[in-house]
Amino acid sequence: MDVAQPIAGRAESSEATSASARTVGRLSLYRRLLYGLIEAKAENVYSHDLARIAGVTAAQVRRDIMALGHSGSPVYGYNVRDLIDAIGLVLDAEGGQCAALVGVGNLGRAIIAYFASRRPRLGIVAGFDSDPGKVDRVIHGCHCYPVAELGRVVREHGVGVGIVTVPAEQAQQVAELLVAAGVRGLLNFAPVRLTVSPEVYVEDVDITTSLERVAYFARGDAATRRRDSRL
Amino acid sequence: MDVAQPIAGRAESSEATSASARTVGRLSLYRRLLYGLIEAKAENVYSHDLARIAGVTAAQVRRDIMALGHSGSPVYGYNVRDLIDAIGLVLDAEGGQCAALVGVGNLGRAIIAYFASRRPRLGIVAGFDSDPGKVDRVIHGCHCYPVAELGRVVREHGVGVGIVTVPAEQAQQVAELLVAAGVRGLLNFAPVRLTVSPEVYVEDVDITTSLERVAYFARGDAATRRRDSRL
DNA sequence: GCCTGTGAAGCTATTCACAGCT
DNA sequence: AGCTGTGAATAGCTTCACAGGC
Repeated sequence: MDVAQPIAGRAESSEATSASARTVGRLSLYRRLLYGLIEAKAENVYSHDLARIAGVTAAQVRRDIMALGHSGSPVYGYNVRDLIDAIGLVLDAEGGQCAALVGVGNLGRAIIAYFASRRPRLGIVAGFDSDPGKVDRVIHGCHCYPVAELGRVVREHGVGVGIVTVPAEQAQQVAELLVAAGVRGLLNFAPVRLTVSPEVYVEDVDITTSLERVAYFARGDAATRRRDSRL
Repeated sequence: MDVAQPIAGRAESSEATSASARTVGRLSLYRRLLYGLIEAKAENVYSHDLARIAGVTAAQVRRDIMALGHSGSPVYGYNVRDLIDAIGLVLDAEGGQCAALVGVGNLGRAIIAYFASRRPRLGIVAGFDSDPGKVDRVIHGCHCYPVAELGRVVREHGVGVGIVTVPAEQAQQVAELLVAAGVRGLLNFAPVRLTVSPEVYVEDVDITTSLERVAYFARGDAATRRRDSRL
């Protein structure tokens, strides 16, 4: 909301250079936590507090907020509302953004349900499945189409993000369909590495790997023990 | 850091020091890809090849394999079987390891289904839910118990890893139950940061954050574009 | 030639620590 | 006194580049 750049304003119109993947991840987390603070009627928050609930260091929080081009006050810390807005300025697309999900199985339905309630700015506007039994149903407000209509629907809605929740064997093909239809980012839950044009951003959520990692560190016969998680 | 390696084989019983979270993640990925190579009847693989299908550099692959204490041959590359075994030596627990999942909703069922087929060494042996309607069913071979029996069942099976797929509000409480029952690692899908004793390893799979990150990079109005994913 | 194994260099991310402010 | 903002230091991870081997 407020644009007030720091003092000696060199016409730095927008915020700095692009944030790193890790920073973006933490900003997303901070925002969620800040909404929680609003519910708790907090107006201001210190880097310390946010750091504690986010599970990172205070210096990290300050750096991340610096990356936003946002400033707090040494006296009151950060204003919660303003900080949420500043994060939105970076994370949210100007005119909203939408996603489509392919593979309306258990996982796909869980994800649709997940995003149905919240996310005004980034909604899942369509689901696709090759199983005729799943088509034309509406799940949590999200309409399911046959895969054959993917291209048309994605184009019509201007979908920019694709979520892949199909079995491994179909993932590559689905990714190609999505990219061909104009999607610029993929969130892939299938345990395969997708091969797509390099200007498409792909993030893999690899549950097998995560579980094996937890198992490894849970044994703890190795020394290190780190709550790491965040990319 | 390393103990003397050179040719003169000192009976280095076990492999080197503990691997980092990122390395462990890649090893898990490599193993999966190697199983694929076996299906394709490949006996050997070069760091180059593995790198290509894993989406990393060859140097990275060699480093990771070095971390295993495993060696290849400059002529044949790595023997696929041996490499799989070497990875198993690091990733797999000596006497097997098992996990329990709490929250048998869509997401929980998807994960159970996911691991039901494969994973001989690391299985989900029990599910828990507070909904009486979900209890006592068997999903993909995994029995579902009421949460009240969590402590008993976890202890009886010697479960070391807990998977949290309950709604946000219940996650902290469930984590505490699991830890109290002896679990040493948690894979958390709820969008909350869990507070647990520091010797418990927690990995968060934060789908909201992942989606927001994909959306951010999909816009690409920022310069960088990186297929990053892996922790 | 083309591989592996690896010291050294290069990057990136995080933390330290302190100036500056109120 | 206690906060933010940030240069400098550190730590961690990845890549380079080349020795050594067949």
